[in-house]
Amino acid sequence: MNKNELKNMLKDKDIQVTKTRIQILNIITKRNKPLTATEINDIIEKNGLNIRLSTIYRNLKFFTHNNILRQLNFYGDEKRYEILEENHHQHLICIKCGEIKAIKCPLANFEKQIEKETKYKIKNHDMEMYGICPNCQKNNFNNLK
Amino acid sequence: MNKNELKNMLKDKDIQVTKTRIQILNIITKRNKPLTATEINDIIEKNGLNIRLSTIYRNLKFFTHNNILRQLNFYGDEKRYEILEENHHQHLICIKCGEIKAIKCPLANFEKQIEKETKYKIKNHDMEMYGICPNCQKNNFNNLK
DNA sequence: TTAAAATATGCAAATTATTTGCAAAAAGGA
DNA sequence: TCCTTTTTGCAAATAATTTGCATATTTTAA
Repeated sequence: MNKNELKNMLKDKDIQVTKTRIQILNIITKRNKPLTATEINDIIEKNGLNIRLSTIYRNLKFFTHNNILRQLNFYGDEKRYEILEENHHQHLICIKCGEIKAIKCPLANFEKQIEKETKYKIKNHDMEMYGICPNCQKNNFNNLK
Repeated sequence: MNKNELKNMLKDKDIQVTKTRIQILNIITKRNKPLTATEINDIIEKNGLNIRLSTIYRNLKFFTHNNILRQLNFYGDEKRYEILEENHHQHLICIKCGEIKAIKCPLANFEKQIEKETKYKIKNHDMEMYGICPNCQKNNFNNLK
């Protein structure tokens, strides 16, 4: 999505369009990896943009509540955010280098099964797999704390 | 597991046994719900035990690294910890009252499939389902922030 | 059993992640 | 454009977690 498409997307959802919001969403869409608030802040500083960290947090929360972003809670990591797309998927995280890969989600049928068994009304689900990526299997290094 | 079984479990794993560690593990095993550091601290204070919050954090991390506890990262919640048992399972969380239910894990085969497809060496996985428990479907209340 | 060595804990302070209050600035509508 | 509403900047607060160092506890080895 380019900046104009982002603007229209917000308008369609009756969400006020601001320069700040477009810049934040633009950063997130441009990366192929879900980002943390701090990472977004770093990119903003590097690009000489003028957006406060508190504003980033406010918007990440706001966008999540409005189904524009999806919040991801990975083990031992800050919250990450990605555009919430039609294409529902889950994540595979390399525990050595931190690479994050989208993988398909196998839970649609299971969700129905659990609804039947527990009488819960299921609203959402997440799944994370953790492993070692092919590259880190070869090289034996470790970037993560 | 009672206190003696906990002691032996630590000894079997060559982990130093202290009064503090046994008390912390005892609290976790006694509840049928994964606990946060803060919740453990509250129970410790209520019981007049003398363990600092920093010690709790240190041990939760230590136990997790030593495969005695499993850390759970639920959406919008502090880290929770439960005993890491043979019986591998996942969690279903009520987004109204916060009830946490263990559910079976459907991912064993899927893990193999993803290994084949991505060439990752998969080490671990988590899955969370979020919904509304039968009780909260009747009563329309909401305990969570 | 005891002394020395190793490890864990208490305590206070630091760090990190995130949120909030309030005034100023920007956006949307008549 | 002017007015109302909403957002943002800024500074400070809060919440979660970690760390350094001295003391206490546990283990080891004599």
